[in-house]
Amino acid sequence: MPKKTKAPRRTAYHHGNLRQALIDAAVQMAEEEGPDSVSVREAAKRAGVSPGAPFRHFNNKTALMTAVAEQAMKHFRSEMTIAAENIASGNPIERFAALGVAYLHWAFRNPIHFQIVSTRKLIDWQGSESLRRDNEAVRSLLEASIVEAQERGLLRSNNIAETTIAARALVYGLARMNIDGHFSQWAEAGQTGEQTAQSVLSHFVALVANDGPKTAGKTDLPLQQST
Amino acid sequence: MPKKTKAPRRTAYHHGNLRQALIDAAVQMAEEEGPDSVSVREAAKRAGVSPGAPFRHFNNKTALMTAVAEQAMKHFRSEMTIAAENIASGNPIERFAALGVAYLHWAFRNPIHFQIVSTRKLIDWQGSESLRRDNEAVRSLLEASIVEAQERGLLRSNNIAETTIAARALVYGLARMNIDGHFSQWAEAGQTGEQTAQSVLSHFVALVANDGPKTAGKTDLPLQQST
DNA sequence: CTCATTTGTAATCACTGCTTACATCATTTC
DNA sequence: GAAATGATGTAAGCAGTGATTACAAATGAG
Repeated sequence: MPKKTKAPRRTAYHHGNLRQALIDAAVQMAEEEGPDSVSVREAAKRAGVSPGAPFRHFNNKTALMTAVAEQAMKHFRSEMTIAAENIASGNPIERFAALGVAYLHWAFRNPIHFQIVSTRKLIDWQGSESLRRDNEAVRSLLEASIVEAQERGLLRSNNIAETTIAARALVYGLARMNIDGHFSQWAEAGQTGEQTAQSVLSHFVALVANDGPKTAGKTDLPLQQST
Repeated sequence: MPKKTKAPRRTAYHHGNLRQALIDAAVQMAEEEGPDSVSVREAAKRAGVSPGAPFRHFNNKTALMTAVAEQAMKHFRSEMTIAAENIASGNPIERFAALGVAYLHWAFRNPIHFQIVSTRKLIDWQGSESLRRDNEAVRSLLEASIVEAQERGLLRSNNIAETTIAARALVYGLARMNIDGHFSQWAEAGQTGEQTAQSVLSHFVALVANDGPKTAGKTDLPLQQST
């Protein structure tokens, strides 16, 4: 007779780990058919449980998707933090650039997760302290690099706020254009969407940096775009 | 006895102008509850017609939303064209900036329409020649201004493709951040979302323009941002 | 006037989020 | 160790959704 383990055993009636199983099923469904196609009933079916069972763990569909978003945001914050720490003591412009690279890397490798987190329609953003905390952590990483760069006279502009928003809007725009399908034609040009986005980011960093004019954009690749 | 008019009369059985009435109802619903909450049944109800009637005019819900998007895109193209023509012979950098202003102006004044057109999830983008044609017209307006600016030596960078994508991603990002609710806190700083976005755009234009370093960002407003 | 076409209705299906009443299991308490 | 208690599941059912089908009414051309 095995002794009782801390990890709940699966019995005929009780699932034992339904909450996480539902989150996993939701992620799987989102990656198969898109975040909007996630259904609580289907998640329950995939977890081998009745249609009403999920509501013991999540008050509604939004709560389930919020849990998915919280997991995603933790990973995102983790990757951004690592990227910043790798250049913690170095050139703040390089740290600024590295944060952008990490942002795009995560967004392009996890488009579904990025969509869930950025499009706050399916989740309860205001109601999740976890989401807001992780988001604020990422925001302050970016801002710190820009402030430090400005203090060292490495920026062309002294307007930190506008520089910060411009940087954020740029990577946000690139990531969303990818999600919304505006990058599909670029793949034909021999580049992946992320490669294109990374080039544009590096172009932007060069524009922002105060290392004299005519330094940005050494090459002119035949890229196209849409909407 | 009134003679038969070309404009269809409303009889007890036939609606007479159901197609446009359904589009109008869909727009109204989208502005009330968001584009995802548009339902064909509710549109039919608002048009005073049975639930199956809309399918005589639109094969499915996507077709209805595509018709909404086509109307929106026509207006968007029209405003962008007017903005470009107002500065047709002037400084291409100014035309470039004016296009950005017009883009943001439309996107912030018509967030629902922008969402429907940019998020191509609800519409059949590939299937609509009208949408692709209007989009291409807007794209070429932007590209023309950048190419001309580069030819006159008004750009810091010679990489036209990356400059074009960066510009598009910036305004796209600003517009989407507004839609996704990332601008709500900025209103408290005494600025509307559009005012903030326009400032960031003008900041970006200054960075792109080849008029020497340290010209961008004369002021430093206490702005904040999120994700 | 006749009749084919267009455009509407009525009924129905499968699926969704969500609620309620009830059943079962796990754990705590005496 | 048995009983009470709370957590977690089931079963049934509601209203709303997109979509299809068979049928009915109005329109307009010959």
